[in-house]
Amino acid sequence: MATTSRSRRIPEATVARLPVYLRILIEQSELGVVNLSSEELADFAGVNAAKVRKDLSYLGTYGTRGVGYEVEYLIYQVRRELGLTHDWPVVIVGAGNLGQALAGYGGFGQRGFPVAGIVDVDPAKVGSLIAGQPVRRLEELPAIVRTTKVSIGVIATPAVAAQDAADRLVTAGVTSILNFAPTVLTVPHGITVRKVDLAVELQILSYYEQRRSNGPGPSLAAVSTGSHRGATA
Amino acid sequence: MATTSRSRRIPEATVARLPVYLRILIEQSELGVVNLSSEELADFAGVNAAKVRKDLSYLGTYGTRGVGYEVEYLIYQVRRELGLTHDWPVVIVGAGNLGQALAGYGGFGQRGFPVAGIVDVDPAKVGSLIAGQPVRRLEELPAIVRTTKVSIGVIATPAVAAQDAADRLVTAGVTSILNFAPTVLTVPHGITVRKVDLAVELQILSYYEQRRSNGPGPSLAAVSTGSHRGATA
DNA sequence: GATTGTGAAAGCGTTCACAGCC
DNA sequence: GGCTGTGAACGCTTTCACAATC
Repeated sequence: MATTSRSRRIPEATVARLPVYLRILIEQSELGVVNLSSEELADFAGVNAAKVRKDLSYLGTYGTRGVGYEVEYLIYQVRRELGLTHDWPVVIVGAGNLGQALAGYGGFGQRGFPVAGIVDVDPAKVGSLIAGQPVRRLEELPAIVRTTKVSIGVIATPAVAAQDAADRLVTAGVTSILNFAPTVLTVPHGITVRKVDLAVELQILSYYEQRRSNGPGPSLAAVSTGSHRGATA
Repeated sequence: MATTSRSRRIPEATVARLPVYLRILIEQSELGVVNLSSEELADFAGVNAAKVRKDLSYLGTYGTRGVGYEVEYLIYQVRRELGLTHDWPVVIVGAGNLGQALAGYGGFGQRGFPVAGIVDVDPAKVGSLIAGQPVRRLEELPAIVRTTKVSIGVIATPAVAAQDAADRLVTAGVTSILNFAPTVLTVPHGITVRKVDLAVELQILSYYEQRRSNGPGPSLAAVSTGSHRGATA
């Protein structure tokens, strides 16, 4: 049963790739594929086979030599490792363009992250329906977090409001934050923050674009393929 | 003038941080700050001072010992390095929730990435206005790319349509892609792809959340602070 | 014969620590 | 005295290559 939970610490780079493997495994499972080799999985994921094997070896020894990995079993193991055996309700702060899009994007709930609530400071937005859910007042955040046991908050406010949103989320009891606002957040020790910054992504692309045109000289060398980084194929 | 363009290759990790430094520098500049030390910049960026100095040293030696960095000058240099001396028009494929949000999000244009066009396969969406711009037919992609000299494409389609979108973008002449669809794209050599996958981000947070609750034992050890990774403060 | 699991090697990225310069 | 620029040390990540196993 709830065995095998000994503190195997998994490298961060591996944790970032597991969700990608998981998605591929689920797709293959739906196609009726029963076994998959590290090389096949690697091809689908756009990485190399050694990396897949190393990554999976951190979870345990779930493959069979000469055969590969049993898809269903591996799905179960990756899910368990990622903590996806139950849903994680999220609360979204900010009902602007992006907040609405995130709330309306069905993929969230489908993948185990149902939207437990959307809040906004703007009284004009409060009450309006987004994906069937009313936008609620920012002040209701603590109640939402408490009653729906939310531990993940999503910040979709303008930059100036983001730190306040983070403070309120933390005070309300949230321990993980996904930040879409272009600001560096300061949070207490023990709170996990990940950021998604669209402008930053474009600026990184700009760098490589520029390099392409500027580099009339020798190597037009390829940009390495990183886990969460860019990839020039 | 157009001097200093010798192929100094900047590490990928540094490239990913430069946009953050740039944003902070611009903010400080607007507040009237003239000089900034590596330590101050590091504090704002949530990294350490040695990293800031190393990163900036790849651009050249633009600091002054005993004083720090002149904000305006450094802004100029970082902009130049990132290729932000001119605008980079982008084309968005997919006018669903996310595509609309991206097009409507003013920050794009402000930061030098004006939306040159939005296209969608769905005839029902074609013609509708998003942020003052009509959604155009997917078939117009090549014309848009050609006439507005777009080199960056943004994919905001469902997963199943993403590879086709990528193929069309590449055929149309786009050389960098920002992919929001949850799929690994296959592109020809020389095309740069970056991905933003919301579900993946949440699943990574799930991992650390789970760890928090499961680890009743010894260390509740902090998660390291990575450039584009998670950070547990 | 095929494919995993994994030590060992190689490659990157971060941090230290201090000489050099203002 | 303060702060940058950077070689050297360290640690994390990727890749190699092969013994172990089916």
